[in-house]
Amino acid sequence: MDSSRKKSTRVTILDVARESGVSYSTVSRALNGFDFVKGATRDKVLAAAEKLGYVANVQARSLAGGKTRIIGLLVPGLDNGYIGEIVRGVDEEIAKANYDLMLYTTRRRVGREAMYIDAISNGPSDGIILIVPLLEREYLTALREHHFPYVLVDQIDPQMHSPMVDATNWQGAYDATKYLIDLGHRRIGFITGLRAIQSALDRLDGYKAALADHGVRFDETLIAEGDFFTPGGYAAAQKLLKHKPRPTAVFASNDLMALGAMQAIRDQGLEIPEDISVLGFDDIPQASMVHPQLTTVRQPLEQMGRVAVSLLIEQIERPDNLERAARRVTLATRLIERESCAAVPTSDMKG
Amino acid sequence: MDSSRKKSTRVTILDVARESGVSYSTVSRALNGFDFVKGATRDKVLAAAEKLGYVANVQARSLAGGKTRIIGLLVPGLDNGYIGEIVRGVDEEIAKANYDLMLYTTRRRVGREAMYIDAISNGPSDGIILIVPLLEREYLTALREHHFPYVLVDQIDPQMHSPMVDATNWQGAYDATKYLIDLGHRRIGFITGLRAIQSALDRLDGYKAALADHGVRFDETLIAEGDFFTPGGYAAAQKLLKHKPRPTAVFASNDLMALGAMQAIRDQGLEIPEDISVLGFDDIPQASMVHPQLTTVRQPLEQMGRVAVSLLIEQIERPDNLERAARRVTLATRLIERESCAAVPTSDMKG
DNA sequence: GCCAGATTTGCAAGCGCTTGCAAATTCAAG
DNA sequence: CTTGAATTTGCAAGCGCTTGCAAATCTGGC
Repeated sequence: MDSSRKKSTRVTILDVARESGVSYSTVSRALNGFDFVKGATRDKVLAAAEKLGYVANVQARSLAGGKTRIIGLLVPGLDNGYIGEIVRGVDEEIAKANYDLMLYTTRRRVGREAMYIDAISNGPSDGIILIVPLLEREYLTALREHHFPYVLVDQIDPQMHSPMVDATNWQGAYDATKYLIDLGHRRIGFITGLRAIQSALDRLDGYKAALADHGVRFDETLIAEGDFFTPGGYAAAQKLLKHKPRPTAVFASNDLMALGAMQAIRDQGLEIPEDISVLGFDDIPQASMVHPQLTTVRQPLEQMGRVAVSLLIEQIERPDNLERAARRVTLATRLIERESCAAVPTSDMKG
Repeated sequence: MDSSRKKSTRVTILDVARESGVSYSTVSRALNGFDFVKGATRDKVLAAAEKLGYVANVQARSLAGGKTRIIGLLVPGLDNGYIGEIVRGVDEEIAKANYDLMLYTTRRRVGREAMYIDAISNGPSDGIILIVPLLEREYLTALREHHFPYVLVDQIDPQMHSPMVDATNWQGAYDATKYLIDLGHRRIGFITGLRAIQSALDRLDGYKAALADHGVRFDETLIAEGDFFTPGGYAAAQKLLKHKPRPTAVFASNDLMALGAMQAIRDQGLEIPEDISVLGFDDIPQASMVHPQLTTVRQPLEQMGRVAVSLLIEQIERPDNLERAARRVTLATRLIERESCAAVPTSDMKG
């Protein structure tokens, strides 16, 4: 048995019990903050635990029906500033609440996702945060059936009202579009996100609404399909640049695509923002590191992560009022003016 | 007992045993691939498990002395392209080996790191990968004492020969410097990393060696202290730009600082690479997304993550030949030529 | 100083699994 | 057909913890 070597150095609840002179169940209760433990006893136990350097064995605890204080996080991958920022918020809040984090990426085991969710809910996690744009319904159903706490980030749950946190996608796109209109732009190219994703739809709608509200005719040919990734943004921008007359601004549904668009524009020998303005969505860290710095709609990604954690912990620690917790939090976006947008070039004014 | 609700829907090894008509210990053995289970029995068990959708309970398994197939990863944080790339490799390799990942960030519980390591080795992980630049010796000692498998990434372990993976820092810096020299540069500013980190020292040494080997006098005043972060790179570059005569190239010890340097250079109204060349180290994703695209020394970050995982799994799965596994893998760096370096400006040729 | 009731504590069971050991089964050779 | 060795299987213990229940201790009112 190889765990013997571990055991030799491991401090168990029994050691603490011996050291503090009470029974191990009392130690357990004292450590878990039960209120019907005498103050003096609790102090004794805490002191002994501290002295021995006792750390509860998570496996045993959870086996016995306790909590692991581990939260699962399911993401498509980390290679994406957008996800990264959310994860950062998640991580910080988790640390604050003294939980640990299990990271799962969907890149893995593609096609067997159902069993994936099974694995997670059978794993050590007390609950799970899902930042998975294209989520199958069955996932949620499984989670529901297991009464396994979960929170959705930035994704709509068609039927069931799952706890979730997102941002004002419609409003953000509206504001951005209005900003461009105010700068004098009339031919504003729009690069969509993946149509299967609700937020992509919302952003497109916000764009359209702003156009309509300010007397700018909507032109279907100024819409280019994107996929939320940089190469897709590049391709979409190329298409838009062929439009005659050329658009004076391009609004991409996220920063990654905006970055691709910038490249495409530069490759045409055009200047940003002199010849053409570019506007993004998300405000990932790269947005302020490129040149010119990208004007974009800021999603409070980190805060979204934070809120997701608190919604989840609420479910975990108070499973009784689950339904009350099943709420949706929508955070405000904000336009961040940087360098990639300018007033319409004068040569175009007459146009 | 709240786990009752979980239990109601959970498939245990007993269910599989009943279904397949053998005892639960046989099921355990069949599932864990013991070789002294009869083929027919194994098939029966596997079929039953599949049919019932059985997923082993990780907690119970590990409690009983088995492995959890969970690998811990300790990083300073995710907000850093450099770490992100390594993590990506780690994640991929872990998935391939059918392990799961626990993510720990050191941002947390600062000052109590010792107990932090305690927590990790008491946690569910079978082993841990450390990507922590400034690692206290005591960490490793604790790990050693617990016989807890670990691997170091990109960091030297002063005394003990810990299993580790890194890249050819000296050679990479040497090659890059030579490249600049070949382009005609003679006044090459160098932005250091944190001096406490071995790789920073190695890169500086590589720079010096290349200078020496090619008859360029080393000038102490062309060295500026950096810290591996963008603002530090900005500040260091500002300092270098005051040097008279101005350096014709700046070599930053990592990309993040190179990005800062680029900004500083632009803020002085200078052009890259026309007026001054910039060279980085790492090749983080951003390096190819900025304009001009950054010429840099590529570290095979993803591969480093991958190798780290395989070294770790080797320890976990074959604890017997631990010493043999305690080896160091150093991967080759490679210069990636992009747009941020050019031949010395002619105006400077005479200089 | 004693007792009923309230507050604390201890005991023991059991969470789901692995594994040493013994029992059962198989097999080949006699 | 036996028989003994080799191969498979089953039993039971136990990993470290939580928690229901019962026992022990304490409290205050008499």
